[in-house]
Amino acid sequence: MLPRAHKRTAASRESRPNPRAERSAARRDAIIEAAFEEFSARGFAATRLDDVAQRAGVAKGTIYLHFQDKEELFQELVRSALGPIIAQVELAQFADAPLRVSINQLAGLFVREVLGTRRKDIIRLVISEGPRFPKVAEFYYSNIVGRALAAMRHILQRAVDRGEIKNRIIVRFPQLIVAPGILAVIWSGLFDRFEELDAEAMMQAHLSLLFDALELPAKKTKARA
Amino acid sequence: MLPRAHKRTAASRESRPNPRAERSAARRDAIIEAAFEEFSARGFAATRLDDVAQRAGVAKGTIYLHFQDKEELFQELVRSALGPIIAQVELAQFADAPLRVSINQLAGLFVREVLGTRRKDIIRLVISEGPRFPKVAEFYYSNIVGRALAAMRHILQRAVDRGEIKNRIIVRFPQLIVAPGILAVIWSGLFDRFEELDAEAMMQAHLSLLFDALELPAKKTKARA
DNA sequence: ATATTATGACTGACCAGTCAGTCATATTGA
DNA sequence: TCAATATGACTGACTGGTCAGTCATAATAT
Repeated sequence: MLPRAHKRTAASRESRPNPRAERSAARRDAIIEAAFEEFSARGFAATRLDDVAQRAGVAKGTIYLHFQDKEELFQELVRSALGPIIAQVELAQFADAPLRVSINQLAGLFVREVLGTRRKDIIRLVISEGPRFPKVAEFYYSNIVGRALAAMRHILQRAVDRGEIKNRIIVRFPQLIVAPGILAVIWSGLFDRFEELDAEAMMQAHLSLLFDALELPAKKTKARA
Repeated sequence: MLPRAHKRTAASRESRPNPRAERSAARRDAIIEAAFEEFSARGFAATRLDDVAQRAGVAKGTIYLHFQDKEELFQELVRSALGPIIAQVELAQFADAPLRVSINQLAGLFVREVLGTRRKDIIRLVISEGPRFPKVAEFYYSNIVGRALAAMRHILQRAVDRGEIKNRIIVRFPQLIVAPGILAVIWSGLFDRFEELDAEAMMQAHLSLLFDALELPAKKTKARA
Protein backbone atom coordinates (compact mmCIF):
# COMPACT_ATOMS: atom_id res chain seq x y z
CA MET A 1 0.00 0.00 0.00
CA LEU A 2 1.11 3.51 -0.70
CA PRO A 3 -0.95 5.77 1.52
CA ARG A 4 1.50 8.58 1.17
CA ALA A 5 0.18 12.10 0.72
CA HIS A 6 -2.61 11.96 3.24
CA LYS A 7 -5.62 14.16 3.27
CA ARG A 8 -4.10 17.48 2.31
CA THR A 9 -6.90 19.60 3.69
CA ALA A 10 -8.78 21.83 1.31
CA ALA A 11 -6.48 24.82 1.20
CA SER A 12 -3.41 22.63 1.04
CA ARG A 13 -0.54 24.99 1.62
CA GLU A 14 2.39 24.01 -0.45
CA SER A 15 4.76 26.21 1.49
CA ARG A 16 4.99 24.37 4.81
CA PRO A 17 8.25 22.49 4.76
CA ASN A 18 7.76 20.28 7.75
CA PRO A 19 4.22 19.37 8.59
CA ARG A 20 3.52 16.46 10.88
CA ALA A 21 2.80 14.17 7.99
CA GLU A 22 6.24 14.74 6.57
CA ARG A 23 7.98 13.95 9.80
CA SER A 24 5.84 10.89 10.10
CA ALA A 25 6.70 9.72 6.60
CA ALA A 26 10.37 10.23 7.32
CA ARG A 27 10.07 7.99 10.34
CA ARG A 28 8.26 5.37 8.36
CA ASP A 29 11.12 5.39 5.91
CA ALA A 30 13.65 5.17 8.70
CA ILE A 31 11.86 2.14 10.08
CA ILE A 32 11.80 0.41 6.71
CA GLU A 33 15.46 1.17 6.19
CA ALA A 34 16.31 -0.24 9.61
CA ALA A 35 14.10 -3.26 9.00
CA PHE A 36 15.97 -3.88 5.77
CA GLU A 37 19.29 -4.02 7.59
CA GLU A 38 18.03 -6.27 10.33
CA PHE A 39 15.98 -8.64 8.21
CA SER A 40 18.83 -8.98 5.71
CA ALA A 41 21.28 -9.80 8.43
CA ARG A 42 19.17 -12.12 10.56
CA GLY A 43 16.16 -13.29 8.59
CA PHE A 44 12.57 -12.71 9.53
CA ALA A 45 12.16 -14.90 12.59
CA ALA A 46 15.40 -13.94 14.29
CA THR A 47 14.98 -10.21 13.85
CA ARG A 48 13.96 -8.33 16.97
CA LEU A 49 11.71 -5.34 16.55
CA ASP A 50 13.51 -3.80 19.49
CA ASP A 51 16.62 -3.73 17.34
CA VAL A 52 14.76 -2.34 14.37
CA ALA A 53 13.39 0.43 16.55
CA GLN A 54 16.75 1.23 18.03
CA ARG A 55 18.41 1.33 14.63
CA ALA A 56 15.66 3.60 13.32
CA GLY A 57 16.08 5.86 16.34
CA VAL A 58 12.49 5.33 17.35
CA ALA A 59 10.57 3.69 20.17
CA LYS A 60 9.21 0.24 19.57
CA GLY A 61 5.63 1.43 19.82
CA THR A 62 6.21 3.74 16.89
CA ILE A 63 6.66 0.79 14.58
CA TYR A 64 3.11 -0.22 15.39
CA LEU A 65 1.80 3.21 14.44
CA HIS A 66 3.02 2.56 10.92
CA PHE A 67 2.64 -1.18 10.52
CA GLN A 68 0.11 -3.71 11.76
CA ASP A 69 2.71 -6.20 12.86
CA LYS A 70 6.10 -7.66 12.09
CA GLU A 71 4.84 -9.47 9.03
CA GLU A 72 3.30 -6.39 7.48
CA LEU A 73 6.54 -4.53 8.05
CA PHE A 74 8.34 -7.26 6.16
CA GLN A 75 5.88 -7.14 3.30
CA GLU A 76 6.08 -3.37 3.05
CA LEU A 77 9.84 -3.62 3.00
CA VAL A 78 9.76 -5.90 -0.02
CA ARG A 79 7.12 -3.78 -1.75
CA SER A 80 8.97 -0.55 -1.27
CA ALA A 81 12.26 -2.00 -2.47
CA LEU A 82 10.88 -3.67 -5.56
CA GLY A 83 8.18 -1.20 -6.49
CA PRO A 84 10.42 1.28 -8.29
CA ILE A 85 11.70 -1.21 -10.86
CA ILE A 86 8.36 -2.77 -11.72
CA ALA A 87 7.63 -0.24 -14.42
CA GLN A 88 11.01 -0.65 -16.02
CA VAL A 89 10.57 -4.38 -16.33
CA GLU A 90 7.88 -4.11 -18.93
CA LEU A 91 9.44 -1.34 -20.92
CA ALA A 92 11.95 -3.38 -22.85
CA GLN A 93 9.40 -5.34 -24.84
CA PHE A 94 7.98 -2.25 -26.51
CA ALA A 95 11.21 -1.05 -27.96
CA ASP A 96 11.29 -2.68 -31.38
CA ALA A 97 14.97 -3.43 -31.21
CA PRO A 98 16.92 -6.50 -32.30
CA LEU A 99 16.89 -9.40 -29.87
CA ARG A 100 20.37 -8.86 -28.53
CA VAL A 101 19.64 -5.25 -27.80
CA SER A 102 16.37 -5.91 -26.01
CA ILE A 103 17.68 -8.76 -23.92
CA ASN A 104 20.88 -6.98 -23.10
CA GLN A 105 18.75 -4.12 -21.92
CA LEU A 106 16.83 -6.37 -19.56
CA ALA A 107 20.00 -8.06 -18.40
CA GLY A 108 21.58 -4.67 -17.88
CA LEU A 109 18.60 -3.63 -15.80
CA PHE A 110 19.09 -6.71 -13.66
CA VAL A 111 22.82 -6.27 -13.23
CA ARG A 112 22.54 -2.56 -12.56
CA GLU A 113 19.41 -2.34 -10.47
CA VAL A 114 19.54 -5.63 -8.63
CA LEU A 115 23.01 -7.14 -8.51
CA GLY A 116 24.56 -3.70 -8.29
CA THR A 117 22.45 -2.47 -5.41
CA ARG A 118 21.23 -3.69 -2.08
CA ARG A 119 18.18 -4.93 -3.89
CA LYS A 120 20.03 -8.18 -4.33
CA ASP A 121 19.68 -8.64 -0.60
CA ILE A 122 15.95 -8.18 -0.99
CA ILE A 123 15.92 -10.90 -3.59
CA ARG A 124 17.81 -13.12 -1.19
CA LEU A 125 15.25 -12.34 1.47
CA VAL A 126 12.42 -13.21 -0.87
CA ILE A 127 14.10 -16.47 -1.77
CA SER A 128 14.71 -17.32 1.87
CA GLU A 129 11.48 -16.18 3.44
CA GLY A 130 9.11 -16.29 0.48
CA PRO A 131 8.01 -19.88 0.96
CA ARG A 132 6.71 -18.95 4.40
CA PHE A 133 5.08 -15.70 3.25
CA PRO A 134 2.64 -16.43 0.47
CA LYS A 135 1.77 -12.77 0.20
CA VAL A 136 5.38 -11.86 -0.46
CA ALA A 137 5.84 -14.65 -2.99
CA GLU A 138 2.70 -13.63 -4.76
CA PHE A 139 3.63 -9.97 -4.87
CA TYR A 140 7.01 -10.87 -6.22
CA TYR A 141 5.62 -13.20 -8.84
CA SER A 142 2.81 -10.92 -9.96
CA ASN A 143 4.88 -7.79 -10.12
CA ILE A 144 8.37 -8.88 -11.05
CA VAL A 145 8.90 -12.47 -12.11
CA GLY A 146 5.69 -13.00 -14.01
CA ARG A 147 5.92 -9.72 -15.85
CA ALA A 148 9.57 -10.14 -16.67
CA LEU A 149 8.91 -13.59 -18.08
CA ALA A 150 6.00 -12.32 -20.15
CA ALA A 151 8.09 -9.45 -21.46
CA MET A 152 10.90 -11.82 -22.38
CA ARG A 153 8.55 -14.22 -24.09
CA HIS A 154 7.19 -11.34 -26.09
CA ILE A 155 10.62 -10.22 -27.18
CA LEU A 156 11.70 -13.76 -27.97
CA GLN A 157 8.59 -14.62 -29.94
CA ARG A 158 9.08 -11.53 -32.03
CA ALA A 159 12.66 -12.56 -32.69
CA VAL A 160 11.44 -15.99 -33.79
CA ASP A 161 8.88 -14.45 -36.13
CA ARG A 162 11.50 -12.23 -37.65
CA GLY A 163 13.82 -15.14 -38.15
CA GLU A 164 16.42 -13.63 -35.84
CA ILE A 165 16.60 -16.89 -33.99
CA LYS A 166 15.95 -20.38 -35.18
CA ASN A 167 15.57 -22.23 -31.92
CA ARG A 168 12.26 -21.58 -30.19
CA ILE A 169 12.91 -23.63 -27.10
CA ILE A 170 13.96 -20.47 -25.31
CA VAL A 171 10.43 -19.12 -25.68
CA ARG A 172 9.34 -21.96 -23.46
CA PHE A 173 12.07 -21.39 -20.90
CA PRO A 174 12.92 -17.71 -20.72
CA GLN A 175 14.08 -18.50 -17.20
CA LEU A 176 17.29 -19.69 -18.84
CA ILE A 177 18.16 -16.09 -19.57
CA VAL A 178 18.20 -14.98 -15.97
CA ALA A 179 19.30 -18.17 -14.25
CA PRO A 180 22.93 -17.09 -13.91
CA GLY A 181 21.75 -13.83 -12.37
CA ILE A 182 19.90 -15.73 -9.68
CA LEU A 183 22.89 -17.93 -9.10
CA ALA A 184 25.02 -14.82 -8.69
CA VAL A 185 22.68 -13.43 -6.06
CA ILE A 186 22.91 -16.62 -4.06
CA TRP A 187 26.62 -16.98 -4.56
CA SER A 188 27.31 -13.52 -3.23
CA GLY A 189 25.73 -14.34 0.09
CA LEU A 190 27.12 -17.79 0.56
CA PHE A 191 30.41 -18.34 -1.15
CA ASP A 192 32.03 -15.02 -1.91
CA ARG A 193 34.46 -15.53 0.91
CA PHE A 194 35.66 -18.81 -0.60
CA GLU A 195 35.68 -17.86 -4.26
CA GLU A 196 34.86 -14.54 -5.87
CA LEU A 197 32.41 -14.55 -8.74
CA ASP A 198 32.33 -11.72 -11.26
CA ALA A 199 28.61 -11.64 -11.85
CA GLU A 200 28.64 -9.15 -14.67
CA ALA A 201 31.34 -10.98 -16.61
CA MET A 202 29.49 -14.24 -16.11
CA MET A 203 26.26 -12.69 -17.34
CA GLN A 204 28.05 -11.30 -20.36
CA ALA A 205 29.55 -14.69 -21.15
CA HIS A 206 26.23 -16.37 -20.67
CA LEU A 207 24.28 -14.11 -23.00
CA SER A 208 26.96 -14.27 -25.63
CA LEU A 209 26.88 -18.08 -25.59
CA LEU A 210 23.12 -18.11 -25.55
CA PHE A 211 22.68 -15.79 -28.50
CA ASP A 212 25.16 -17.81 -30.51
CA ALA A 213 23.23 -20.97 -29.81
CA LEU A 214 19.86 -19.47 -30.54
CA GLU A 215 20.91 -18.47 -34.01
CA LEU A 216 21.57 -22.06 -34.93
CA PRO A 217 18.72 -24.24 -36.15
CA ALA A 218 17.24 -26.41 -33.44
CA LYS A 219 18.40 -30.00 -33.45
CA LYS A 220 16.16 -32.96 -33.00
CA THR A 221 15.60 -33.79 -29.36
CA LYS A 222 17.00 -37.08 -28.33
CA ALA A 223 14.22 -39.35 -27.14
CA ARG A 224 14.58 -40.22 -23.50
CA ALA A 225 13.20 -43.27 -21.75
CA MET B 1 1.93 -36.83 22.67
CA LEU B 2 1.95 -39.59 20.15
CA PRO B 3 2.02 -43.30 20.96
CA ARG B 4 5.10 -44.05 22.89
CA ALA B 5 5.43 -47.78 22.25
CA HIS B 6 8.89 -48.19 23.59
CA LYS B 7 8.46 -51.18 25.79
CA ARG B 8 9.95 -54.00 23.78
CA THR B 9 7.96 -56.90 25.17
CA ALA B 10 10.16 -59.68 26.44
CA ALA B 11 9.16 -61.95 23.55
CA SER B 12 10.58 -59.73 20.85
CA ARG B 13 14.13 -59.87 21.95
CA GLU B 14 15.42 -63.30 20.95
CA SER B 15 15.18 -62.71 17.19
CA ARG B 16 18.08 -60.37 16.54
CA PRO B 17 20.74 -58.75 18.54
CA ASN B 18 19.28 -55.33 19.04
CA PRO B 19 22.10 -53.80 20.92
CA ARG B 20 21.70 -50.43 22.45
CA ALA B 21 23.86 -48.86 19.81
CA GLU B 22 21.45 -49.91 17.13
CA ARG B 23 18.42 -48.54 18.88
CA SER B 24 20.29 -45.39 19.62
CA ALA B 25 21.32 -44.93 16.00
CA ALA B 26 17.75 -45.47 14.88
CA ARG B 27 16.59 -42.74 17.20
CA ARG B 28 19.26 -40.41 15.98
CA ASP B 29 18.06 -41.01 12.46
CA ALA B 30 14.47 -40.44 13.46
CA ILE B 31 15.43 -37.15 15.03
CA ILE B 32 17.32 -36.04 11.94
CA GLU B 33 14.43 -37.07 9.75
CA ALA B 34 12.00 -35.12 11.91
CA ALA B 35 14.34 -32.15 11.99
CA PHE B 36 14.48 -32.22 8.23
CA GLU B 37 10.71 -31.94 7.98
CA GLU B 38 10.47 -29.16 10.49
CA PHE B 39 13.44 -27.10 9.36
CA SER B 40 12.33 -27.37 5.73
CA ALA B 41 8.87 -26.20 6.56
CA ARG B 42 9.68 -23.43 9.01
CA GLY B 43 13.32 -22.48 8.73
CA PHE B 44 15.88 -22.67 11.49
CA ALA B 45 14.74 -19.96 13.89
CA ALA B 46 11.04 -20.76 13.78
CA THR B 47 11.46 -24.50 14.30
CA ARG B 48 10.60 -25.73 17.78
CA LEU B 49 12.60 -28.61 19.15
CA ASP B 50 9.44 -29.71 20.94
CA ASP B 51 7.92 -30.32 17.53
CA VAL B 52 10.99 -32.13 16.28
CA ALA B 53 10.88 -34.39 19.33
CA GLN B 54 7.19 -35.10 18.94
CA ARG B 55 7.55 -35.89 15.26
CA ALA B 56 10.46 -38.19 16.00
CA GLY B 57 8.44 -39.93 18.72
CA VAL B 58 10.99 -39.00 21.32
CA ALA B 59 11.18 -36.75 24.35
CA LYS B 60 12.87 -33.42 23.95
CA GLY B 61 15.69 -34.37 26.27
CA THR B 62 16.61 -37.23 23.97
CA ILE B 63 17.59 -34.78 21.27
CA TYR B 64 20.23 -33.48 23.63
CA LEU B 65 21.65 -36.96 24.08
CA HIS B 66 22.55 -36.96 20.40
CA PHE B 67 23.24 -33.32 19.61
CA GLN B 68 24.86 -30.50 21.53
CA ASP B 69 22.22 -27.97 20.62
CA LYS B 70 19.81 -26.85 17.94
CA GLU B 71 22.56 -25.55 15.71
CA GLU B 72 24.52 -28.78 15.78
CA LEU B 73 21.37 -30.66 14.90
CA PHE B 74 20.96 -28.41 11.89
CA GLN B 75 24.53 -28.94 10.80
CA GLU B 76 24.29 -32.68 11.17
CA LEU B 77 21.12 -32.64 9.14
CA VAL B 78 22.88 -30.96 6.24
CA ARG B 79 25.89 -33.23 6.57
CA SER B 80 23.87 -36.40 6.60
CA ALA B 81 21.77 -35.37 3.62
CA LEU B 82 24.64 -34.27 1.46
CA GLY B 83 27.24 -36.78 2.54
CA PRO B 84 26.11 -39.63 0.32
CA ILE B 85 26.48 -37.74 -2.93
CA ILE B 86 29.86 -36.21 -2.22
CA ALA B 87 31.69 -39.18 -3.61
CA GLN B 88 29.67 -39.27 -6.78
CA VAL B 89 30.40 -35.66 -7.53
CA GLU B 90 34.01 -36.29 -8.29
CA LEU B 91 33.52 -39.49 -10.20
CA ALA B 92 32.48 -38.01 -13.52
CA GLN B 93 35.80 -36.33 -14.21
CA PHE B 94 37.72 -39.60 -14.33
CA ALA B 95 35.62 -41.23 -16.97
CA ASP B 96 37.38 -40.30 -20.17
CA ALA B 97 34.16 -39.69 -22.06
CA PRO B 98 33.23 -36.99 -24.56
CA LEU B 99 32.15 -33.71 -23.07
CA ARG B 100 28.46 -34.15 -23.65
CA VAL B 101 28.50 -37.49 -21.98
CA SER B 102 30.42 -36.34 -18.93
CA ILE B 103 28.39 -33.22 -18.41
CA ASN B 104 25.11 -34.98 -19.02
CA GLN B 105 26.19 -37.44 -16.40
CA LEU B 106 26.74 -34.68 -13.87
CA ALA B 107 23.52 -32.97 -14.83
CA GLY B 108 21.71 -36.28 -14.56
CA LEU B 109 23.15 -36.74 -11.11
CA PHE B 110 21.83 -33.35 -10.15
CA VAL B 111 18.38 -33.87 -11.60
CA ARG B 112 18.07 -37.36 -10.18
CA GLU B 113 19.69 -37.00 -6.78
CA VAL B 114 18.82 -33.42 -5.96
CA LEU B 115 15.87 -32.10 -7.90
CA GLY B 116 14.22 -35.49 -7.85
CA THR B 117 14.52 -36.03 -4.13
CA ARG B 118 13.93 -34.13 -0.97
CA ARG B 119 17.56 -33.12 -1.16
CA LYS B 120 16.38 -30.10 -3.10
CA ASP B 121 14.80 -28.94 0.14
CA ILE B 122 18.17 -29.25 1.78
CA ILE B 123 19.66 -27.07 -0.91
CA ARG B 124 16.93 -24.56 -0.26
CA LEU B 125 17.72 -24.70 3.43
CA VAL B 126 21.39 -24.12 2.76
CA ILE B 127 20.57 -21.18 0.54
CA SER B 128 18.22 -19.70 3.11
CA GLU B 129 20.12 -20.34 6.29
CA GLY B 130 23.67 -20.66 5.02
CA PRO B 131 24.54 -16.99 5.29
CA ARG B 132 23.84 -17.17 9.02
CA PHE B 133 25.65 -20.48 9.52
CA PRO B 134 29.22 -20.16 8.30
CA LYS B 135 29.92 -23.77 9.21
CA VAL B 136 27.13 -24.97 6.97
CA ALA B 137 28.16 -22.74 4.09
CA GLU B 138 31.72 -23.91 4.44
CA PHE B 139 30.78 -27.56 4.57
CA TYR B 140 28.61 -27.13 1.53
CA TYR B 141 31.27 -25.27 -0.40
CA SER B 142 34.14 -27.57 0.53
CA ASN B 143 32.27 -30.78 -0.06
CA ILE B 144 29.83 -30.07 -2.84
CA VAL B 145 30.10 -26.80 -4.68
CA GLY B 146 33.86 -26.45 -4.74
CA ARG B 147 34.44 -30.04 -5.76
CA ALA B 148 31.75 -29.98 -8.38
CA LEU B 149 33.21 -26.86 -9.90
CA ALA B 150 36.69 -28.35 -9.91
CA ALA B 151 35.41 -31.52 -11.52
CA MET B 152 33.60 -29.56 -14.18
CA ARG B 153 36.61 -27.39 -14.89
CA HIS B 154 38.67 -30.54 -15.30
CA ILE B 155 36.22 -32.02 -17.75
CA LEU B 156 35.87 -28.77 -19.65
CA GLN B 157 39.60 -28.15 -19.87
CA ARG B 158 40.07 -31.61 -21.29
CA ALA B 159 37.39 -30.91 -23.87
CA VAL B 160 39.19 -27.72 -24.82
CA ASP B 161 42.49 -29.56 -25.16
CA ARG B 162 40.90 -32.16 -27.35
CA GLY B 163 39.31 -29.52 -29.54
CA GLU B 164 35.83 -30.67 -28.62
CA ILE B 165 34.91 -27.13 -27.78
CA LYS B 166 36.28 -23.91 -29.13
CA ASN B 167 35.03 -21.44 -26.57
CA ARG B 168 36.94 -21.57 -23.31
CA ILE B 169 34.92 -18.98 -21.44
CA ILE B 170 32.94 -21.79 -19.88
CA VAL B 171 36.08 -23.00 -18.11
CA ARG B 172 36.05 -19.73 -16.27
CA PHE B 173 32.37 -19.93 -15.39
CA PRO B 174 31.35 -23.56 -14.97
CA GLN B 175 28.58 -22.16 -12.76
CA LEU B 176 26.74 -21.49 -16.01
CA ILE B 177 26.17 -25.20 -16.38
CA VAL B 178 24.22 -25.61 -13.17
CA ALA B 179 22.58 -22.20 -12.91
CA PRO B 180 19.23 -23.39 -14.27
CA GLY B 181 19.28 -26.23 -11.76
CA ILE B 182 19.59 -23.77 -8.92
CA LEU B 183 16.85 -21.64 -10.39
CA ALA B 184 14.64 -24.72 -10.55
CA VAL B 185 15.22 -25.46 -6.88
CA ILE B 186 14.19 -21.95 -5.93
CA TRP B 187 11.28 -21.91 -8.32
CA SER B 188 9.82 -25.06 -6.91
CA GLY B 189 9.51 -23.56 -3.48
CA LEU B 190 8.28 -20.14 -4.46
CA PHE B 191 6.36 -20.11 -7.68
CA ASP B 192 5.18 -23.58 -8.51
CA ARG B 193 1.68 -22.66 -7.48
CA PHE B 194 1.61 -19.82 -10.00
CA GLU B 195 3.42 -21.45 -12.88
CA GLU B 196 4.75 -24.97 -13.16
CA LEU B 197 8.32 -25.40 -14.31
CA ASP B 198 9.53 -28.65 -15.84
CA ALA B 199 13.02 -28.64 -14.43
CA GLU B 200 14.29 -31.63 -16.32
CA ALA B 201 13.07 -30.35 -19.68
CA MET B 202 14.58 -26.98 -18.93
CA MET B 203 17.89 -28.55 -18.01
CA GLN B 204 17.82 -30.58 -21.20
CA ALA B 205 17.13 -27.48 -23.29
CA HIS B 206 19.84 -25.58 -21.49
CA LEU B 207 22.56 -28.14 -22.01
CA SER B 208 21.62 -28.62 -25.61
CA LEU B 209 21.87 -24.88 -26.27
CA LEU B 210 25.08 -24.64 -24.31
CA PHE B 211 26.85 -27.46 -26.13
CA ASP B 212 25.86 -26.01 -29.46
CA ALA B 213 27.32 -22.66 -28.49
CA LEU B 214 30.51 -24.11 -27.08
CA GLU B 215 31.34 -25.83 -30.32
CA LEU B 216 31.45 -22.51 -32.13
CA PRO B 217 34.64 -20.48 -32.11
CA ALA B 218 34.59 -17.74 -29.49
CA LYS B 219 33.84 -14.30 -30.80
CA LYS B 220 35.67 -11.21 -29.78
CA THR B 221 34.30 -9.70 -26.62
CA LYS B 222 32.76 -6.31 -27.04
CA ALA B 223 34.61 -3.81 -24.91
CA ARG B 224 32.39 -2.27 -22.28
CA ALA B 225 32.85 1.07 -20.58
C1' DA C 1 22.47 -54.77 40.93
C1' DT C 2 23.87 -50.91 38.40
C1' DA C 3 25.05 -48.51 34.32
C1' DT C 4 22.98 -46.63 30.48
C1' DT C 5 19.47 -44.31 28.18
C1' DA C 6 15.11 -41.84 28.09
C1' DT C 7 11.69 -38.75 29.89
C1' DG C 8 9.12 -34.40 30.38
C1' DA C 9 8.25 -30.90 33.88
C1' DC C 10 10.65 -26.97 34.77
C1' DT C 11 13.40 -22.59 34.40
C1' DG C 12 14.83 -18.37 32.78
C1' DA C 13 15.68 -15.58 28.97
C1' DC C 14 13.57 -13.55 25.35
C1' DC C 15 10.36 -10.88 22.54
C1' DA C 16 5.95 -9.43 19.88
C1' DG C 17 2.60 -6.61 20.77
C1' DT C 18 -0.08 -3.18 24.09
C1' DC C 19 -1.48 1.03 26.17
C1' DA C 20 -1.60 4.78 29.53
C1' DG C 21 0.64 8.77 29.55
C1' DT C 22 3.63 12.76 27.50
C1' DC C 23 4.52 16.65 24.74
C1' DA C 24 5.35 19.14 20.45
C1' DT C 25 2.57 21.12 17.24
C1' DA C 26 -1.84 22.69 15.30
C1' DT C 27 -6.19 25.00 15.85
C1' DT C 28 -9.32 28.16 17.83
C1' DG C 29 -11.08 32.30 19.63
C1' DA C 30 -10.65 36.84 21.45
C1' DT D 1 -1.23 38.58 18.03
C1' DC D 2 -1.08 35.16 21.46
C1' DA D 3 -3.11 32.48 25.19
C1' DA D 4 -6.06 28.42 25.73
C1' DT D 5 -7.29 24.17 24.09
C1' DA D 6 -7.17 20.05 21.13
C1' DT D 7 -4.72 16.65 18.59
C1' DG D 8 -2.25 12.62 17.71
C1' DA D 9 2.54 11.12 17.09
C1' DC D 10 5.53 9.16 20.08
C1' DT D 11 7.28 6.71 24.11
C1' DG D 12 8.79 2.65 26.84
C1' DA D 13 7.48 -0.15 30.77
C1' DC D 14 4.73 -3.99 30.90
C1' DT D 15 2.23 -8.47 29.80
C1' DG D 16 1.50 -12.83 28.17
C1' DG D 17 3.33 -16.31 25.81
C1' DT D 18 7.08 -19.01 23.78
C1' DC D 19 10.91 -22.02 23.68
C1' DA D 20 15.99 -23.65 24.13
C1' DG D 21 18.17 -26.08 27.22
C1' DT D 22 18.42 -28.62 32.07
C1' DC D 23 18.05 -32.18 35.35
C1' DA D 24 15.78 -35.13 38.83
C1' DT D 25 13.49 -39.22 38.07
C1' DA D 26 12.11 -43.37 35.60
C1' DA D 27 12.66 -47.17 32.45
C1' DT D 28 15.54 -50.55 30.47
C1' DA D 29 19.46 -53.46 29.40
C1' DT D 30 23.23 -56.25 30.82
